[in-house]
Amino acid sequence: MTPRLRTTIKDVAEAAGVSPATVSRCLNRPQSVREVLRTRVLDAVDALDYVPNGAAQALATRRSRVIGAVVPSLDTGLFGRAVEALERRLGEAGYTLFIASSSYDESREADHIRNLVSKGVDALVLIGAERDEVLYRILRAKQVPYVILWVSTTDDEHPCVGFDNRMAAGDAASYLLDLGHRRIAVITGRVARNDRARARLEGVANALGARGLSLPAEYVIERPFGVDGGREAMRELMSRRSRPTGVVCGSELFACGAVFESAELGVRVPEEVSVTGFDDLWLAPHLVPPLTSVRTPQTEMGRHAADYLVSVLAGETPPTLHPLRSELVVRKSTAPPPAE
Amino acid sequence: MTPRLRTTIKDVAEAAGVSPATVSRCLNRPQSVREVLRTRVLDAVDALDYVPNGAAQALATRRSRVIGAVVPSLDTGLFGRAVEALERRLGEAGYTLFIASSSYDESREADHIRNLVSKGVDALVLIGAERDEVLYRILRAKQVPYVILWVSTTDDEHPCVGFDNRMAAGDAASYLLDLGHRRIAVITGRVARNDRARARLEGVANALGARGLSLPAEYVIERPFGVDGGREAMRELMSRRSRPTGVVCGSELFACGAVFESAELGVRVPEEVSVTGFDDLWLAPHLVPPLTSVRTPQTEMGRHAADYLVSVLAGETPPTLHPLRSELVVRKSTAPPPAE
DNA sequence: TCGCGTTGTGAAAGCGTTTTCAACCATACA
DNA sequence: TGTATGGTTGAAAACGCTTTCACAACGCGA
Repeated sequence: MTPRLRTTIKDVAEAAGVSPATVSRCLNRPQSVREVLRTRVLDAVDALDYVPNGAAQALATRRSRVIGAVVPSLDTGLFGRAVEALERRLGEAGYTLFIASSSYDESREADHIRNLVSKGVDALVLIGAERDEVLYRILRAKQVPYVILWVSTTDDEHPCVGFDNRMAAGDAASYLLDLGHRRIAVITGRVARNDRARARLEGVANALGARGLSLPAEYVIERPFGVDGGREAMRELMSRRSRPTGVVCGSELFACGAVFESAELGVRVPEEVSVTGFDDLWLAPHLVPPLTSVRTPQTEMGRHAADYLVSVLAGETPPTLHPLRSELVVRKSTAPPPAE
Repeated sequence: MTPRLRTTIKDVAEAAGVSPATVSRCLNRPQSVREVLRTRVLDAVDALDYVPNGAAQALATRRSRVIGAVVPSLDTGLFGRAVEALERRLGEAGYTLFIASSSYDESREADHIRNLVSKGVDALVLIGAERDEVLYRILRAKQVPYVILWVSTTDDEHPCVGFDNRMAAGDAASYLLDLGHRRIAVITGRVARNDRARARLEGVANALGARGLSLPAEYVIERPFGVDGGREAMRELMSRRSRPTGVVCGSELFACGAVFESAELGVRVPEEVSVTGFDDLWLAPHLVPPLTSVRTPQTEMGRHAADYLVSVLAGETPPTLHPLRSELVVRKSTAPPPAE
């Protein structure tokens, strides 16, 4: 009574006394099979614990109903919310999401993309638009639809579901400027091969430029993403002859690090220095002081990306993609600069 | 010059003037093909941007070189570190890891497991051993090796790469007892269908029992995992007629919430109440006060799980699995209880 | 010169599905 | 009675790869 090692559609067909074609039809378009046969087949399926072989299905139909996502990291929770929203929505449409993480490593990302394509994913979700052109060539050649999260480009080279990083970071800087800050520094992630980080940096520079101010090189600190990067950067900034009074962080973790380090240095936030974060993760409102941060539309990105891909895969004309809105959430880590 | 719609092994073979079999050999066991042919083939592969069709490979070889993992959540970063270690190690061995997230939802987890099996993963990584028996039946029937993380069972029903949750939580409780605490409370995650949460709770109760103390029901607060749960629970505990002086949290996020809420309530940690966390994520050392927490062997679990599965899949006798060690990291959120 | 391994290569048979296509059987209608 | 119609079903051909098997070509020693 133990099921055979590999139960195939043929075994089911035999057990039910029909052809494999009929079994296949029962599973895929049940109403096209007479009731009497259908129940016989479905009973056999149950009795044999038959599960169709996905590889064979994928080979025959040339679609896998699997969508892949490659994210830069999983251990900070930064992309988790978007990915879960994505997965949920895709699940409702009958797709499975497979996630891979690149640890912010370009070549690992490339490997993952190739790999997912070769495993036959129907579509791909990527973070940020900047990567080796050959990858896009492959996607185009294989006709794998994809959508890019966390950025919004104006040129229509790639379908993007994201927000305007430049404007988002600019908002934070402008807010500090409005409060009266003039010496504003930036803690940024690695800018090379990271369009998001670069756009955020530009956004701050532009906002300053618009008020006739500039962003001096010694006020720009580049670090790998993480709390420690933020701490180091803050320590460095606070050791400058002329301290900045406001620090715009290109990542929530930087901001956390900056706030923690300030506490350790005895520098009061926001009385002596204002700090803004980016992404508005779960920690922001609980931090002491609660963090002023740019809230990015993570859940929305996930959902929109899913809707877009599902409709592309259904052969419909997909919804047009508008940049989503980020929003500055003002809490207590920002205040007017100290009197000179 | 644009590549054909779908480049197959046949196209490559034609371009290189060899048979498909030779192309296959070049890609899989290069040394079995003469140098001159090999380079011709590999050049053709490059020129055509050929990527093998994974479904066809899987069908032909009956292995996919894909391993699936289903984790309860991705948005807290709790499982990220282990998963990344797992992925890295599997990658070195030529396997791809596909991750799915169940959002702590049992039926979503079951769907994912079925789905991954039907997609043909070679093996599976799961968190916690407690789930519908039918899922284990499927895995057994399909002969899909699996390994379970985050727990260690003594009976050898399932291969586990984890630590002793009971002992780990017991360590935290014992430490508080050693400091002189007598009124110890627990903030625990949902215990139903979660063997880890249950074991931790038991661990605390046992540690208390060993000293002739008991864990009264009003000192056990169950909440869904998250900062907010921790905050609510702490508020509730601090409103008891008889406040606990020590709080053992079954999750880092609970501990964070507890610490944040204490600050808001004006209850000093650790002077008035000691708090311990669980897992020791990135935030713990930075919290104010820095959090005493049970460090769980996340990276190790990922690596060991990978090694185990790789060797099972290679047909070797796998390494025997010992429970890994957790470790109480003492920081500043714990101190002797206030004098009565 | 003749076997006899040894290598390297191609032909072809799967792998487990889906999906055309043709055949079949009622039924309805003339 | 014969023909058109429509709904069900099975045979068989893909899908794109791997791998067995046979065969040629090539030394090599006898």
